[in-house]
Amino acid sequence: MTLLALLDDGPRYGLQLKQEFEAHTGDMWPLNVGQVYTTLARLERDGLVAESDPDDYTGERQRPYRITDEGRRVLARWFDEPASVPPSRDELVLKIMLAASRADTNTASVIQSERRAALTLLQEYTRLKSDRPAPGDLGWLLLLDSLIFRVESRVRWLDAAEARIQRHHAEHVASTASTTIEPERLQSSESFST
Amino acid sequence: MTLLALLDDGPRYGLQLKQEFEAHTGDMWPLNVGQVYTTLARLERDGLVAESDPDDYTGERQRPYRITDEGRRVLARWFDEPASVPPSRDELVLKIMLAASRADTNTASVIQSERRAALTLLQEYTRLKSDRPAPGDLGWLLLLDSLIFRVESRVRWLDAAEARIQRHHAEHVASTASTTIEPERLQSSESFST
DNA sequence: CGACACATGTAACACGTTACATGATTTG
DNA sequence: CAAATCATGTAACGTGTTACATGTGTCG
Repeated sequence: MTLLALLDDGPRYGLQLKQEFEAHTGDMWPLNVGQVYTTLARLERDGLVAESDPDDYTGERQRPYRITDEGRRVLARWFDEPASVPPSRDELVLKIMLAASRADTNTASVIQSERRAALTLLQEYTRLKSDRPAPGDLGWLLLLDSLIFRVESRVRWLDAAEARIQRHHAEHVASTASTTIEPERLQSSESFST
Repeated sequence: MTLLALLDDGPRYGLQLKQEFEAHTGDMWPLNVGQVYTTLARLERDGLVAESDPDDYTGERQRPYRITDEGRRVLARWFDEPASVPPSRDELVLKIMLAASRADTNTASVIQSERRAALTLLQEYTRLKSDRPAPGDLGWLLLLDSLIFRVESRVRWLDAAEARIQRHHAEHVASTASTTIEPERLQSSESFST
C-alpha cells in the first residue's frame, strides 16, 4: 500500500521508491531494496501497477512503474477502511503470561528487566525528539510519537500486569510460598511533551 | 518459545500444546494445530525438543515431546533478556503518514474513521472484561489489559497526530487552501479500571 | 457399522529478510 | 581505465496461514 501511495504521485522506479519511503521515516524504518522489487512484481501480478514505458526500456536502466486504475481503487479503499488491528501475538505479553503461570520463574524480575529496557528505549526516543532540528519532516515526528506512545503503553501495561499478578497470587494463596519478591517500583511513565 | 515454556512443565503432544496455549489466551489468540506440528519439527531440528518415548510410539497415536537441556537454556535466556521491540511497520502509522503527505486525501476524515474504529474496539474489550466472571484465568486478563492499553495508545496517538498535522499545516501555510476540515473531537480515552 | 472426535501431518501460498549477482553510469 | 555508485533483480531461508489428507479410537 505504501508503494501504491507513492506511485499515486507519479511514476517511480525501484530505488526511488525505497528512498522516498525512507525519507518519510528518517532511517527509522530502513527498507531493503530487494523487497521493493519483489513487491512491485507482486503488485504488477495483481494488476495494481504497470511498467510506465515498457517499450523504451532497453536494458538495465531505470524502470519506472505507474499505478493503474485498479490500484487507485485499492488505495482509496485502504484509506477509507480502518486499519485492521491484527490479533498479533505480542512477544512481551506472551512472555509475562507464561512467566506468571510458572512456578520456577521469577515473574517480578522478568517484569523489572522488561520495564528497564522499555524505559531506556523511551529515553532514547525522547532524546531523538529533542535532538532533531525537525524542519519539515512531519512523517518522522509522527513516527517518533507513535513509538513513544507504544513504549509508554508497554510500561503502563507492565505496571498493571505486575499489580494484577500480585493480587492474583494473594487471592490464590496456595501452600507454596510465593517466589515473588517485592520489586523496586519505577515511575510509571516519563513526561511526554507534544 | 511458548511451546518450549509449555513443554518445560512436562512432556506434551501436539494437540495438548494447542489446547494449553489457547487456555491461556481464552480463544483470543486461536492457534492453528498445523503450526504446532511444523514448529515442533523445527524445534526438534534445532535440538530444543525431542520425542519423549520414541520407541513405544507405534502408529499415529499421541506423540509426546519433551524439552531438552539445550531447550531449557534457550528458554531461560528468553526470560532473562528483554523482548526486542521490532521496528515493525505499523500499518496505522504508515497510513496516517502517507495521508498527511498527500494533497488529495482528507487526512482528518481518515484519522476520524480510524479513531472511531479504535474506540469501538476499546468498548468491546472493556465489555469483555466486565462480562467475564474471570475466575482464575490470569492470562486472559493480562492479555485483555494489553489489548486495551494498546488501543488506548492508538487513540491517543491519533489525537496527537491530528494536532501535529494541523500545526504543521498552519506553519507551512502554502498557497493551496487546506483541505483539512475541523474534526469532531472525541474524548481522548475511556476510563480504565484495573 | 457409521459417525464423530481425536491426533498427526503435509502442501501451497504469502510475506519479510538477507545475501548475492549482474549490468550501467559516473567520476577520479 | 579503475573504482565507486546507481539500479535491477534473484535465491535461500524463516515463519505464519489456510486447507486438506490421513489414520485411530469411541460410541450409539
